[in-house]
Amino acid sequence: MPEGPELHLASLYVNRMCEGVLFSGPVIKSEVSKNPDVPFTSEAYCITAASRGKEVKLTLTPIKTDEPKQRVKAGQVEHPMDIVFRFGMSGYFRFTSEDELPKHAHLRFYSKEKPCRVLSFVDPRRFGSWEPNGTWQPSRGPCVMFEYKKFRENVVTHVSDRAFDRPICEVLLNQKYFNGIGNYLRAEILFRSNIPPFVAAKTVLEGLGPDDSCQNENPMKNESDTKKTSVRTKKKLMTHQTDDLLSLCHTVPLEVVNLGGKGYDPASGDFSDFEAWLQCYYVDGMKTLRDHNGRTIWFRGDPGPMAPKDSKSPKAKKWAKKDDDHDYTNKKKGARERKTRIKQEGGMKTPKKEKDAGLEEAESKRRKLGETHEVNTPQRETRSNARRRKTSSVGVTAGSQRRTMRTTR
DNA sequence: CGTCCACGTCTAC
DNA sequence: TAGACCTGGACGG
Repeated sequence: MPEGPELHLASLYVNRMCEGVLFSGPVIKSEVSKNPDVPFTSEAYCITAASRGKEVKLTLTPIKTDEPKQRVKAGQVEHPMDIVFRFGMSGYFRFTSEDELPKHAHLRFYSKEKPCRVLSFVDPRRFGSWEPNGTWQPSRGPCVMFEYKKFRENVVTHVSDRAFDRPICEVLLNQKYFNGIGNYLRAEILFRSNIPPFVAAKTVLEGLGPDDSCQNENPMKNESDTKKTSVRTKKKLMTHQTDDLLSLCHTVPLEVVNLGGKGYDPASGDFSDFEAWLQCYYVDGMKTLRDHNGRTIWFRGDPGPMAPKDSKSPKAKKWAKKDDDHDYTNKKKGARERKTRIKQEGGMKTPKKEKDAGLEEAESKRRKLGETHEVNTPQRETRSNARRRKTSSVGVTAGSQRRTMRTTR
């Protein structure tokens, strides 16, 4: 679940599921977790959640019932406690009956009812973390979704920092400035802005002001100022509130929140909606490269001047739908067909010294055919070319480009 | 079976 | 700028 939208959706989930629920007793940590114990226990308490960028904060609030003295005597806490979570690559919250505890439920809050229910922080890979009595991590910037004005000012006033000398696709993952943006969002944001991923961030951001027409306050203000304001420009402004990069860092993640599903969560019954929403990340026909941190960047067209000259594009696999997925929240369960998104394979070849033949012979062979030919592709480029050709098999048949054929609904 | 890949930080050389 | 930290799913042999 882990980019800004998923963290926020997780906070909504907790608030919805735990509304009116009384919890009781200590907070239990799994044996295997290396995260800190949570020194909190109460006869009766409630749980609420809030999110900021890529963090979620749970607030445990004791309900006044007995005399304070009695509670103290029983070793109970009488003041609220905040616990700040980071989800790593696989964290999420789940509220279940006690006998349906998910595997990897590393921190658990038990309800007071008879057959009790449990709010669990589930995290298979255990890259997630929590901090009892925690605060929003000071080194992280304002939330791109819900503190837009501050987020924008923070970036605009620091564009001359060394951090912005890096390629824009890498800077977008810097949580000091882009709290909430992750790997799929950076791809979707850059794709929509038509900015090559490996252009210096400074270059694309300098010149942007602290305000833009994205403010709800006067949406069309800037627009009217624009001298020319060709019909086309006007149309773009109105359609996309303004599509400068910083604005997209706000609107794109909010689109995911508004899809109403769970965001990036292949096991979810709503995953097809998210999949259909993606325009670049994991989309057939897009190119991929490893950035300087080894992360895969998905993009279309020109990689930009700062592209790693050595990186190979990783080969992705498909996304298969977990058939089983019993997902509460259901509501809609139509469309059950196979969702597997076919992955293309390498795009950019990466220069690599062609002089020395030899290496990866088989590899080069296949690359030969469906390869590159378009290091350019400035932008327009309708996603039509059946570039996929690729290996004999596949055939990609028809220009299915848009994997995920908008099933039902 | 083994290899590669994944929504992210962290800290250590 | 590398690893380290983890589990599990897809794919290849």
